[in-house]
Amino acid sequence: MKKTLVKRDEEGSRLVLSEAQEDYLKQIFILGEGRQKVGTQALAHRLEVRPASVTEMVGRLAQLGLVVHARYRGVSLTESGRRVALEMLRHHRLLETFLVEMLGYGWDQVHEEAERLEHVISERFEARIAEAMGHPTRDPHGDPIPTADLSMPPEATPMSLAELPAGESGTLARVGAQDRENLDLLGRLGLAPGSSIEVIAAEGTALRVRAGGESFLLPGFLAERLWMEDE
Amino acid sequence: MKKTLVKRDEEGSRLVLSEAQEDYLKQIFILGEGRQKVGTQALAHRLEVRPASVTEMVGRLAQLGLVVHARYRGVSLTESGRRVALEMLRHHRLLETFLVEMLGYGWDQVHEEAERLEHVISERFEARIAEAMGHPTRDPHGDPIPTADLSMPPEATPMSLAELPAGESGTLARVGAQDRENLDLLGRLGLAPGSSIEVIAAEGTALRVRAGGESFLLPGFLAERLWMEDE
DNA sequence: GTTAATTTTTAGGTTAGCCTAAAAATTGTA
DNA sequence: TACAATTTTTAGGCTAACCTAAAAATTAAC
Repeated sequence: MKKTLVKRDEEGSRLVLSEAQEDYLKQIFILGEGRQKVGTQALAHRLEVRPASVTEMVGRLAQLGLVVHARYRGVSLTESGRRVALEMLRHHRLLETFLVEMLGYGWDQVHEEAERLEHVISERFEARIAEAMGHPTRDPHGDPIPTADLSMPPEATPMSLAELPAGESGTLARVGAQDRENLDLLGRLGLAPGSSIEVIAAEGTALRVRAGGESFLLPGFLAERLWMEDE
Repeated sequence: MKKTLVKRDEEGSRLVLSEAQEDYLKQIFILGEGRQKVGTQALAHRLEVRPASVTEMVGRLAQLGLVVHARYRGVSLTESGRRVALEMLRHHRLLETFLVEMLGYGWDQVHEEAERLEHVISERFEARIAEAMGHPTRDPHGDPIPTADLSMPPEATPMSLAELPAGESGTLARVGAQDRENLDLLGRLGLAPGSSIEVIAAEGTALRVRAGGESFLLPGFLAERLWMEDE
């Protein structure tokens, strides 16, 4: 009844990480955009644990050679750590795509499911769904899917809806929010990747926009997480 | 970053079980064939833990009202416990079927994958794959899949290959073994659910049989786990 | 450049799930 | 029915991953 999925790193040595450890590495990657140092507090916030727990776990990951930790200065990933993070990100995004394309989920219903599945699928599962979907390069939120050899497809630096000048419009390319609350709001407003949105004007901290023939107010922090491309 | 899948029992009260607990309940179900008492040792063997660990966990499950434990006398499932076990069995067998039918796995490559996935898929996932496959009633090993309302389809009491008299033949209906070693052996011999097998004679503890035009020797303990039906 | 605010770490504690070794209960046997 | 063998439980430990509260380091503000 042992069930832990054993992964191998590039040198072929056995790497057995807990799901918690995989989550830490993934969040360090996301917060540090792959390369930068990440603070204990930011990480604690993302992982919904206390800073003290982060310090402890980061120490363990450092011993495993997955992160570099300069006390009081932040953590960053080593090459092996980066690979684990990218593997998780690839699993997550492939799974989201799979849930939408093959199992008929809504694009805003896939995050939590992928979050649990990403830690337990095998290389075979990963390869089969990737193949079945024709090796997709974007997930349903518009995020790029790392390739099988774990490189991240390069992207044009994107512009958020919040930065778009009043009067201009664009197409929603990526939704950088996965929490229930914001996804539900987008759903109610009829916004999804591919939607065309026009900025009318800033109203205080919020933004008045038009989409799908209707105009409405969008909270500023959400507008900052909607990445646009030209039409 | 809390990720535990929350399930609800029939009264609607929150039921949050660990994967370990789900495994215990599933094995108690399998060993006790749904109703009988199961000994500490047998359970420990199946779960690959020590008897002392079983005693401890069984105590916890009893407190949760999922099993009844008479000290020194064995454990059995309560109705809630039975439902959890059937839910896991349904997940497991649906997943195995899904992996074979939709992702092109071999029937002998699905067990370990299903073993990990069964604990983390949502009700939605379960419903979607069941629907996509037309609500199958048997998994790739020939085992019955519990229905969505968690009842186990009744079955004719089966006869094992070991019980089949010499000279007679039948069709392999169910393979009651999921370990790598035995599955690989069956694979090498070209045996799979649906194969026609003729018993030639007992040779000591083993059994000489003919299938696919070839004759070979099958270990007795394996023959006891191959369930046959008439041709 | 001190001092105050913030961030990070340390110290000490908890729980689940496992373990080994020893004690207790049950079962099998003469 | 007594004694031996087996099974089960108890007692005491360990580790991973969390926690709170207090101490230490860094950063920001005057």
